[in-house]
Amino acid sequence: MVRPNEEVEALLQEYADLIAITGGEAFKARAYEKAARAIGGHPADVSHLDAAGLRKIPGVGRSIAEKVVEYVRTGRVAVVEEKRALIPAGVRELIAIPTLGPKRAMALYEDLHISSVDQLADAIEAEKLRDLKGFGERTEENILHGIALLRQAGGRIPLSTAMETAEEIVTGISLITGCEHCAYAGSLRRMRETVGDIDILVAARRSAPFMDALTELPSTAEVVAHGTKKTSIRTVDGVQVDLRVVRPDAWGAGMQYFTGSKAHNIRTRTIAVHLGLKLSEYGLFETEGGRRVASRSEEEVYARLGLPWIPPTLREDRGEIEAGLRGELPEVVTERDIRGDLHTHTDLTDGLTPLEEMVAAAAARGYAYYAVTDHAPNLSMERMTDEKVLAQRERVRSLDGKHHGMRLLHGTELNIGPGGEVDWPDEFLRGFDICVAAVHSHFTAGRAATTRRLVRACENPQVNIIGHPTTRLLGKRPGIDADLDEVFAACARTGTALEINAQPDRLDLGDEDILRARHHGVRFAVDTDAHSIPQLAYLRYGVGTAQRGWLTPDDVINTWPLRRLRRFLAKDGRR
DNA sequence: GCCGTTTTCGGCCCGACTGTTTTCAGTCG
Repeated sequence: MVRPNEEVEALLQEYADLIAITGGEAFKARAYEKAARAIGGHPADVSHLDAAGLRKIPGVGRSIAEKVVEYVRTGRVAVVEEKRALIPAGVRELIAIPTLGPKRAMALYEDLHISSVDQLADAIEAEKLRDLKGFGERTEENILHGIALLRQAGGRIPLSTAMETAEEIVTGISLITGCEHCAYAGSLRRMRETVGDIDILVAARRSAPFMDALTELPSTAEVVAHGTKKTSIRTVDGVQVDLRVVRPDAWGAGMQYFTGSKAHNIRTRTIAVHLGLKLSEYGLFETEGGRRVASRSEEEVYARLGLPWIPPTLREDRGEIEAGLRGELPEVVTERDIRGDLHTHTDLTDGLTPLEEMVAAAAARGYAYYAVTDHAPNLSMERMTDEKVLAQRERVRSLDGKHHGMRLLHGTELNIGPGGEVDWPDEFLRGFDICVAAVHSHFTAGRAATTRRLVRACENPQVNIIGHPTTRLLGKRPGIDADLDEVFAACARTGTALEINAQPDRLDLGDEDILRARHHGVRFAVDTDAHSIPQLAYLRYGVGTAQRGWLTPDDVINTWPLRRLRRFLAKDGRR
């Protein structure tokens, strides 16, 4: 269903988890984790590599290469199956709960036979954890809070996972004879940060071949419903996919209807009613007599309602109808407008890929400029030093302009300390072309302190971008508590951009905060924070999020020509 | 299990924070 590399990454990560849970060699578990990440971030398809080719991937040795080959050939790995037989799948789910790791998950299973999140919640309720060594009252509270966070995601899946699944299905279905159009719709087309299920729409005269094709996909685990108008399946990954087939002349109405949102559609249908019309997934009809007046394209449907075509990312009933009626819809930023990525890593810190390869891949995307921003020393696990970063600068300078004239900016991702201070003194920072600053620790310092901390970072004349400003992890960790309006005002006042981090588990800032920040006059940077070549493509999710925040190219500093960008980066004129 | 030698073993990202302990284990980034 997903890329083979990601399938293998998930498998190796699962094996690593199982080793950790069963109390295996810690370094062995870590080796599998490292290899999992390396394979997930490897640009070439691992299902086309032999053992020798696999071993060229850093972190993959003889043993892991053999297991990958075994998986590609047979779809399974014997030793992983053996481990799975020892530990119920539910025990592994327990370690998805923040603050609960492999050791205590195993203790819960061994001592209380707990093997699901629900059982754990019940056991806490029944005060069964009290007598367990290593568990106390605070631990119970933390676990319950973690479970609540997990459930908040409500079974929704990350945007990127849904996108990969959907695109694969659309590609497959488009090949079927008689398919005039095929596309995904729903919250996925609107680029919501998480997606409940995947809606696929087909335009064709006969529906049966498409319905059958969906139920027969290799990744289909269960057929939920199978009819002539609609078929629903659940994939092996647990994602529900709904397929609808409409007649080709109803394509536009179908897409409009199935893209939603519900709130947006209520508005469009109300407008139709006032015009003496009725809007459904089959078209726009006259109430009297039922003559069809529009249905072939979305543009046609919107036009007949007196509206311009509205980008799907705006269809949330957040004012887009009114703006459309007034002819004041924003020209939202698109992926094509982005001239460069301003927050990326290399293998000098926690990235997977050497500088030269990241730069070449960025140039291949057609960027005019590209910033390399590895971690700074205070994130001690990354072991950055003055010497290392200065040596990197030399390499960056020597590559500058060498790929299709793409310009390179040498930067860093600074750590905003508890008091708002950053890693290096002003003088040293002035040597960088660009500085991203982000919170990586002390997430719960309290609202007032956190606000001060972020404002102080904005006021630093060398800080250009606040990276992943709320530090949230979707379904895992809430954003830090700060008076964001005060932070947004500080950004606008000091000429500091807010990042829209495109990592699918971050999407930070999120759409609602962007809408607020925009009113303060803040500028934004849509960045991937890429740690490998494939992650450069996460840009689309950042752009989708920016669109949901109604941003135009003028709001986004990395759509600007380099000259204008440099003026912004100079901040107080000192760089 | 991987890797790079000081080349077939011995290190491997290291420190902070939390809560449970009474000196430390587990978790996280």
